[in-house]
Parts: sequence; C-alpha cells; structure tokens
Amino acid sequence: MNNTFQFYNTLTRTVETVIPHEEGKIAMYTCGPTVYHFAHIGNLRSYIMEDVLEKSLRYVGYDVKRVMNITDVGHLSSDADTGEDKMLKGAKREHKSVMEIAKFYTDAFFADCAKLNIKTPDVVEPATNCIAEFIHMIEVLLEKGCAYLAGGNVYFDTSKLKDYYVFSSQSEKELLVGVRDDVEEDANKKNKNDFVLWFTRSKFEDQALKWDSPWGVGYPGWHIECSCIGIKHLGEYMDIHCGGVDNIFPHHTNEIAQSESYLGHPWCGYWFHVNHLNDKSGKMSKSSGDFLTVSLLEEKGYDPLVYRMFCLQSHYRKPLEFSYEVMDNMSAAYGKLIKKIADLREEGEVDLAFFDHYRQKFVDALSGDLNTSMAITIVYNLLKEDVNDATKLALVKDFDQVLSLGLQAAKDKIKADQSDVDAELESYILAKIEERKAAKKAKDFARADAIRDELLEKGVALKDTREGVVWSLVN
RNA sequence: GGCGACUUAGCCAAGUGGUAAGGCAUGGGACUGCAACUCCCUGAUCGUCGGUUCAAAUCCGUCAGUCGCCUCCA
Repeated sequence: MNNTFQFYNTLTRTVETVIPHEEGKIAMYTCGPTVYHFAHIGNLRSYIMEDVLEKSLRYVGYDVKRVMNITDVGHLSSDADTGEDKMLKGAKREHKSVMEIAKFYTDAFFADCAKLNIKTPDVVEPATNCIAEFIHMIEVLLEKGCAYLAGGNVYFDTSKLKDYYVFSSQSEKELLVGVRDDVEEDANKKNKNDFVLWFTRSKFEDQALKWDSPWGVGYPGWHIECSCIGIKHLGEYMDIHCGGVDNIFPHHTNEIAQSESYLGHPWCGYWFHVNHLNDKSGKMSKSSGDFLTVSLLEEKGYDPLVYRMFCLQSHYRKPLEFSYEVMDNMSAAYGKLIKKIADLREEGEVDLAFFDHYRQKFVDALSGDLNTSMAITIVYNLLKEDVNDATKLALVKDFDQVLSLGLQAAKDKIKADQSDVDAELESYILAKIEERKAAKKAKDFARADAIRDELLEKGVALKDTREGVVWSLVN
C-alpha cells in the first residue's frame, strides 16, 4: 500500500498527502452532470481527470468507493427564483417531458464516458431519487436554527456559520451580488450569501417536477443534493470531493456549510478541482450556444481516446486550450504510440525486477499531484528501454489500468480496423496486392503505382514494410 | 471592485535552487523503383524589470499579458 499519494487540496491550497478517514479506504464523491443537454468535451475533461484520480488511487492499493449524483431537478439558471429550471428548459426545447429529457441525456452522458474509457462510478444516484432525504436534511437544519423560512422558501442562514468562505479569503463585503446582468437579488434573504434549500414558490406554472414537503409543494435547491447523496452513500465522512473549478464557489462552499451544520463535525478533508478547457475565445460552456461534443469529434474523424490523451498530457490544474491543431498533433502522437505497442511481440519472460522498478516510476508520477503528462512520458521511455518485449507489454498493460488509452488493446484495435472490412472487399484488396507484387517483379512500376492509387481511392492505403505489404483503411 | 490561476522551443508539455525530460511538427540523412512506415540526427536560457544566493525556469518583489470565479456552468 502506497501511503504517500499527494494532490492539491483546494481546502488548504497546498499539495497534501491523502490520509483517508478509514485506513486503506477512500470515500470519493463527484458532482455529476446536469442532464438537460449533451456534455461538452470541457465537462468531460473533469470526468476524465477524476477517472484518472480514482484509478490511480486504486492502482496504489486503495479500496475506493465512488459516488456520483445526476442533477435532474432543481437546477435554476438563477438563484433568485426568477431563472428557469434547466431541466424544464431542455424539455421545452425538445418537446419532451422532463423525465424523458433526464433519461435521454443521462444515457448520452454515460455513452460518452464509455467512449472515453471513463469508468462508471460505483454508485450513480439521480437527485429525484432522494427527495425524502433532502427534506429530512432540511428539517434538521431548521431544527438546528441554521435555516429559516421566508417568502415560502427555505433558506440556509450563512450568518450562523463561523467560516463561510472556506475556499477563499473573500469577505462578504467584497462579494458583489448580481455581477452578471441576469442575476437578481432575492429580497427574502437575510444575508446576501444565504441560499435556497427548498423552493415552494415557483414562478413557472408549468414546473413539471414537484414534491410535497412540510413547507408546501415544491422542489429542492441545487446544493442540497450533493451533500445529501454524499452522506447517504458514503456516511458522515467523505475523503475526496471532486468537481470543476467553477463549482468551488458557491456550490462547494454551500455544500460544506450545509453538511457540516447538519452533521455537527468536519465533513470532507480533500477537495479536488479540475481546471477548465477553453477554446480561443475563452471558457467552453453549455449555456453559450455551440459546444463541442464527443460525437462531433468522432464526426471529424478523431478517436475519442485521442481527446483523453490530450487531457492526460496536460495537468489537471492548468487551463487547457482546445484547438484542432492540437488535436491533429495528438492524433498523430496517439497513432504512433498505438502502433509501437502493437508491434511488441509477446515473447520471453517478464523481467520482474525491471517491472517493479518501472511501476514505481509510474506510481511516483501519479502520486505527485497526478502528473499524468509524466506518466505518459514514462510510457515513451519504457518503449525505448533495453528490455524484452514481454516486459514492456506487461508494463504497458499495467499502466493502462490508469491511463485507459486503449494501449493494452492496441493490437486488437489495429486488427479491428481491418475486420470492419467485409470479406468481398478483403479478397479484392488481397488480389490487387498480388497483382501489384507481380507488376513490381516485372519492373512495371507504372502499373504498380496505378494499383496503389486505385486502392487509395477506395480508402485503402498500402505500405511496403520489411515483413511484406500491409494495408490499412484511411479516412 | 474583490478573489484566484496561468505565462518554458512552431504546437502540447515536464521540471519547485546546481548550468532545460518527453511528444507532435519542421529540416537533414539511412532504407525504398517511388511513396508511406521505420530508424538516426536536428531546436529554447524558461513573459518584463529588479532582488536574495557561490548558484534561480525554480525563492521574493514589480510590471505586463491571458484566463477563471464572485449565486447558470465541469
């Protein structure tokens, strides 16, 4: 068991060694998607990096339990009860019911995750499954005097906290309310940082999802779900809470406020935040019109795993700028890497001493604030080492448990590309190859080149290698 | 206005006090009938100015630029 796994803890703003509440076990929580639309590749960057974090922790020997919520209700586009519920907005847009929208985009989200080799968390819980728990938590907060009723809604009273701005040294005075044009201040709040736990007064008459509660028919505020679902599945102590940097304030600040007030003790010791993916105009956002999805990347001919590699070769705490130039760069690099690995032969005995030595290098890279870029470099270095292929292959497969770049399936991947070709086409290709071989032998190079061009037009590229002629499909 | 992050070769990027990993691209070469593949070789003093130190990309300060957050967001 490696017990020196370190990463940057937003709570303390330092790189710290993880010390779980229960030895050997990690209780990990991830803020899941709001399922009103497709996830864009910026959203997915967070999930990719969190996936690497989870797998790294498992790789060094931790028993990880990971929980993710699905936000399918109560996520207003504004906090002042004037915004529109995102789910409802999605439903209107597509003329479907809210639950149909939630189902469709939840499935789409996990389909994208699968393409990116992101493991599905151990527990996935939609918010609408936990209404009773939300209500219970809010009742307790009211009993404890941490919450109040105003204008029909239940609010969390931030003035009852000793330390609300746990993630920053911001003061309430300096905090501007309504910096964004579309945000209005809610007159019901006692303090400007208070936030809604339960809405009963929806301004949308067609609000589709409503539940009965002690305070009237309504729906939960956004923050309550993560606190509640986290506690429901991981107990009173959580080790690592993950999310995008934009969740730091107010979402995670509010989660801490609610959870610790409810539990009466510190809740989660480590906060892992992934920086944003930007394009040249700035942050990629679902709410700002056009956005890039995994499907779009596929349409443009990129393997989704190229995007995963693009994320891994950067550091999770750095802003990353997306461009097709970099994707092309990455695509070439990925193709070469896969090919190198596919060329390894499964011969010889694995050199165990070498294996352990290299495995340790890999562990060190991951343990040092998730240095995934270095982890990839280690793969490149490994391929250049003077050891037998069996050892290299064993290590690559081992590393791919964390990297999940399809490295261990490299051979199959290349074969699979060819198996997409039907038998008729294949025999045609093979016949042409024979014909060209004969032409070459007769030094009829014009004819040989013509055959090669002919196949290329049909999307088949020929290469004369030392082992003979090989063909592959091109786009 | 407040808070925070980032700035290393054409591009991505590692590096946290001792004279700059790796990848892609480029250029040159080997191989090839040609091409592709493969292999070899090829590049930066680390945004600015100043300070600390025997020694700084690495510490401190300064200016500049880019980006994010301040109740939609991963």
